[in-house]
Order: sequence, then C-alpha cells, then structure tokens
Amino acid sequence: MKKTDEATGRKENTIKEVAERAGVSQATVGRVVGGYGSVSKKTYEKVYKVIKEMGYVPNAIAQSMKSKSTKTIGVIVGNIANPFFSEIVYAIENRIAEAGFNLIISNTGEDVRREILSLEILHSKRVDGLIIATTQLSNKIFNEVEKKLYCGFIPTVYIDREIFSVNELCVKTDNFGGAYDAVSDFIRKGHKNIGIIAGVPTSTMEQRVDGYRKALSDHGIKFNEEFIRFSKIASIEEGKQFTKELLQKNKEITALFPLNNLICTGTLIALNEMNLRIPSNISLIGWDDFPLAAINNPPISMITQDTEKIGFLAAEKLLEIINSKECGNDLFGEKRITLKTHFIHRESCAKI
Amino acid sequence: MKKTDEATGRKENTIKEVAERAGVSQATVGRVVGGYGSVSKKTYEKVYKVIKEMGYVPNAIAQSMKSKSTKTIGVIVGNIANPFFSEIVYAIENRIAEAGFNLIISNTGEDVRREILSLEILHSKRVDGLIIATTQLSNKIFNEVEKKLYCGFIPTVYIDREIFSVNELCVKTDNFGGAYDAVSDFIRKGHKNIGIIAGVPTSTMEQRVDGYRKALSDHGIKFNEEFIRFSKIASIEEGKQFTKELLQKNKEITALFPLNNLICTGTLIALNEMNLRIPSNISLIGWDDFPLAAINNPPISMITQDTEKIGFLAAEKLLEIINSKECGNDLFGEKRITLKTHFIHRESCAKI
DNA sequence: CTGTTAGCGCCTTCAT
DNA sequence: ATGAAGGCGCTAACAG
Repeated sequence: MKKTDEATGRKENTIKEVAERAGVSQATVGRVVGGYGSVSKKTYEKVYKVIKEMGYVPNAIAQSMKSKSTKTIGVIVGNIANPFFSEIVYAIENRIAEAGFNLIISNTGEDVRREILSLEILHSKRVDGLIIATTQLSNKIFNEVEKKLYCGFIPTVYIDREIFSVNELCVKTDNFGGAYDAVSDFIRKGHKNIGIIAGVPTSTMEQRVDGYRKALSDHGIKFNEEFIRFSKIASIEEGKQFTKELLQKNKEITALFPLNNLICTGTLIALNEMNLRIPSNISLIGWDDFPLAAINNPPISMITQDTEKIGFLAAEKLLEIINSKECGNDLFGEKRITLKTHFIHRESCAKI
Repeated sequence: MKKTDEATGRKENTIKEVAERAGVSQATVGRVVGGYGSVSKKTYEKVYKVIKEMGYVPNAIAQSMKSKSTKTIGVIVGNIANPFFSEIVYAIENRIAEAGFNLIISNTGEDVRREILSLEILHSKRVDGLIIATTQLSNKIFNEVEKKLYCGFIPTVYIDREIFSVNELCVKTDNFGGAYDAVSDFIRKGHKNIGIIAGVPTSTMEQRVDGYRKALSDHGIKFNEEFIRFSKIASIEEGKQFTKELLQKNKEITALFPLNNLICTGTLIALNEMNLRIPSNISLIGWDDFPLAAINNPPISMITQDTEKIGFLAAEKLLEIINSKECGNDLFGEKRITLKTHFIHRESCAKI
C-alpha cells in the first residue's frame, strides 16, 4: 500500500515520483508540467501519460515558495451576509478568477481588532493583494506596526470606506452628493425634521451625514443632534430599534433617511409594527436598492450605488497594481475613484 | 537601501535575517516565534525585540510546506450574491475563523466546468478541506480523475445538494418534506393546478419536485408536466420570466410555488407587472424567508431553512474530519444530516 | 539551552 | 534535449 502522509492521512504525488515512474529527471517533468523550456515530443508524451495516470497535481504551495506569488488576494469586509458586500465580493471574484487568482475572504463583524488580526494572517499567508472595506475611523493615525498592515506594503485597494492618512487607492461612492440630493428632495417637499440613521461610523457614513447637514444648512434649516443615530454593526435590528427610538422621542419628525439597506429594512419593519403609513404618516428615502423596493407598497425611493462596479473596479485596479509592482514600476495618478449615486424617485416621499 | 524582491517590489523579512540581527541561530528564532522548545529568558527577550523592530511576520507558505497544512478551506458555491449562500458562507467563516482557518471562496455561476476548475485549483493550493454546493446532477457517475476531486481525497462536506454516488458527508434540508407540506396546504385550500418553478436541476430541486408530486398523488391529483419549469442559474430574471410563461400558457393555474428566494422574488415582480393580486388572483408559497416577506402586502407564506445552521454544521463537521484524518482515524456514522424545514403561514395562500 | 543540518516540492541556472 | 544541484523560508531531529 502507498505510504500515506502522517499529517493528513492522504498522499499527494510529487514531481519526483512522476520523474521516477517516467524514468526521467525532475527537471524534465517540471518542463512538461509548466510548459516551459523544451522537451522532445517523445519524452513529453511519456511523461504526460504518467502524470495523467498518477493524477499528479502540482503543489501550488511549493510553487509559491519559489515564485513569491500566491495568486490569491484577500478581501476583508464587515459582513459578508450583507447584500451590499456580497454583491461586491461577487464582482471581485468574477474579475480576479479571470486573471487566475483566488479570493480569501475575511468577515470582521465590523470589529477593528478582528480586522487587524485578519490583516496579519493574510500578510503571513502572503496574499498578492488586498481589498478592504475598513471599519477603522476615517481620521485614524497608524503606528509603525499598523502602517505595514494598512499602507500598501501589500498592494491594497480600499473599497467603500477610506482612511484619510492612508494614500492608497480607494473605490467609493459619492456619499456626500447622494445624501445631499436626498435631503434636498425632502426639504423641497416641505420636510424640515428629518431623522437619519447611519451605519458604522466610517468615512462613508460621515460623508453621508455631512451631505445631510449641508443640504439642511443650504436651506436654512438648523441641524438637530437629536435626529441622528449611529449603528454599531449596521443591522436590521438596529435599524428597527433606532427608528422606533427616533420617532418616539421626536414627534416632530416627518421623514426618515436610513443610510443603508439593512437599516432601511429595519426601518420598514419598525414602521409596519408602529402602524405608520408611508408616505402619509412618514416619508422615507432609502439607500441601496433591493429587488422588491420597486414593488413595495408604496414603492420606496432610493439612493443607489453600483456595487458591481465598485467590485469590478477594485479588482481591476488591484490587478494593475500587482502587475506594476512586478515590473518594478510605481503607479501614479488619482488615488480616489468616486462613483456617482443614482436617485430613484418612487412613491415613499410625500409633500407636506 | 534594503534590497527589494524582484517579483513583488517589496521585501519580506526572513527568520534568517532576524537571526543575524539578533546574533542567534535560525532555530532559536524559530523557537521564540513558534513558542516551542525552550529558550532562556534572556535570549527570548533579545530575539523578541528584534522581531518587533523588524516587523517580522512568519511566512505561512513556508510553514505550510513543512506542516502539510494550509489552515485554509475552500468553499464552492453557485452564486455568492444569493443571500442563501452568503448567509451560509457567513456562518462557515465564523466557525472556521475560530479554529484559525481561512476561507477561499469560489463562485461557479452554476457552471459545472467552472466547478471542476475550482476544485482543481483548490486541490493544487492544498486546502485542508472543502465545502461544496455542487451543481453536478444528483445521479452523476465520476471517472477516475473526477473521483479524486469529488470523493473526499481532500476532506469534503457537501452542502444543500448531494451526489448519490458520493459517500461523503452532506448537510442538507428536508426538501421533500418541505415541498410536500406546502403543496398539501395548497391542496387543502382547494388548489389543484399548482405551478412550480425550480432552481438549477440538482438533488435539492429534484427532491422538492418529488415532494410536490407525492403530495399531488396522495391527494389524487394528476401531475401535469406543463406546470413545471427548471432554471439554468436560478435568478430573479428567470423567476419572473417563468412565472409569466406559466401563467400565460396555463390559465387554470391558481397557485404558484417558486422553489427558492431569487425565483420567488422574480415571481413577485412578475405578478406585480401582470397586475395579479395575491392571494385573490393567485396564491403563493415561497421558499427561503427574507426580512420583508413578513411585512409584504400581503405577507408571504414561506417554507424556510436554517442557513446559519447549515453553514455552522458543515464547518463543524469538516473540522472534525480534518482533525480525525490528522490522527489517522476514519470517521464513521451517518453520512447525511437533514435539517427540517419550517412552514411559516402568512397570508399569501387563499381558499378557493 | 542553543546551533547545525536536512529536507518539504518546485523552479532554475548551469552543465552535459 | 536532458540532468544535476542549489535554494525559497521554515521546522525538527540531532548534536553539542
């Protein structure tokens, strides 16, 4: 019986064994497997036959050891079950698979410590690149150790959220503009007291809140600290709870602006439970479209962003960076790609 | 300037460099990094200091080379953007991260050839284990080469879908029972002509269709081939299209049974576009709950499965298998874990 | 307690 | 066209 490996109970074939069986050198087998150098047709066929027979599969670990490339990239997100992220991951996977890369995915639960741990592990696993939706605060300043993790020692592309002290490429949405548009629409329709429920306090949410405040002040409305809430993990549950809290403590609120899909879902559930009708009792504009928003009763107006494009561009740019590093270049150019939002007007926002 | 690596443009520190700087041997550094063997307190501290200074991170590739373990497991699914899968992946990641593993994720687009390619790559990358929602047909018989990929050469747990010729652990839902329950409910309420829209033709969908047929025959209703459709990739678009097709070609249909969440969403959109009311014009029971189903107008009745549990159990069992293999054992016991469905009665199914 | 050494599986000059 | 040999970074067995 074939000797099995102690650690795993199974036995992988090696190039050496193929070489022995085929009666050639390891180098020759390497040549036919890797398709480099030159081998005579006869030798090639002999070796190829043995490879097939033995079901030999090259050991990518050993290859990586030599090549310094693992052909895998790491993706770190707060919550892979959130459609916003899973759609981005879908797009990333699609693009990098084309280029022969695999994707290691880490879920942090929007916990900074888990994020750092993931970064360390991915570093030690020598991923060729990193795509990260960080949960770090936008004004975070790093010490030396963290700098290596966050500042592009490994080719890195940030998505959705940025850290201002970090000068790496970031693919994001025009959060400020999107929020400004929505709130302006609310105001145009007569709303002055607009409740707003943000996700985790990253640059993304800050910028949306900034857009909200700017629209308010541009229309001469005073910002009221009482009308805003920030989430810990941006869950449906939080959206529900904050909606109720906001509405119960501030009877003057006539419009609600939940800043992401999960929170918006929570808001819809809360309003339903409170027997509040949209838009007769309360107006609503959501963020991040979902398939049933258009056929909801009433259809929900939305600020939307292009998740496919965020994922695709992040992957595309990361591959470029990886490639340029291999060539010893350093990429220049704009470090921030900001995608426009779309305002889908439906029927959840009424004139008052 | 520090010599940079040709392939990547950056330089990783090695154990050798740490050793030189600290004035000790590589073995000693290895001992303090790995925390094995014994080092004097004094040496330990000296080396530790250098490690911190240099920001040394052990190379997991080289470690894997020795240990034969990559501490990563591969997950293969048809569509990571489908909430059913992203929730499962979430649960898997959660469980395996606890055990110090990472997750490589492959999206196949429900394409068998991409699935096989992924399997080959994951094999070559020497993942320690595999969790797979296969798109292979349930009655697939493998040749020798494919057998190595599918039949547990690498510890494997199947999720959601099974291949009968493969004797590996499978964590799945009681598809037959769930469908039987739903269809029985339809029939009890007077429906005889029930349209059914299945996902990709895997064991899962077969079993749901079997449940549908059994409920029909148990109640003396003849199965009508015209009332059933199978998807290619199980998308919202297909759900929409098949719903329209089914209803236009078969005016006698009074109830619809879309067999997964995406298809159900498509059905809802189609009915909306056709101006058909639920349940007055058409009754509906969906499969896989979603947060807004309960507050839809009307609330949608659902057959649901526990995605968290599928993911958790698959991860848990896989870790057990990996562990047992390391100890040279072979796990015995039941090869199939079948989770019960839940029937959530809401208001989308009317008596006729 | 610490250093030396021999691989892990592959790739890659350098000879032949 | 093919083979021999060294080394990627780490671990572990064996000396000292």
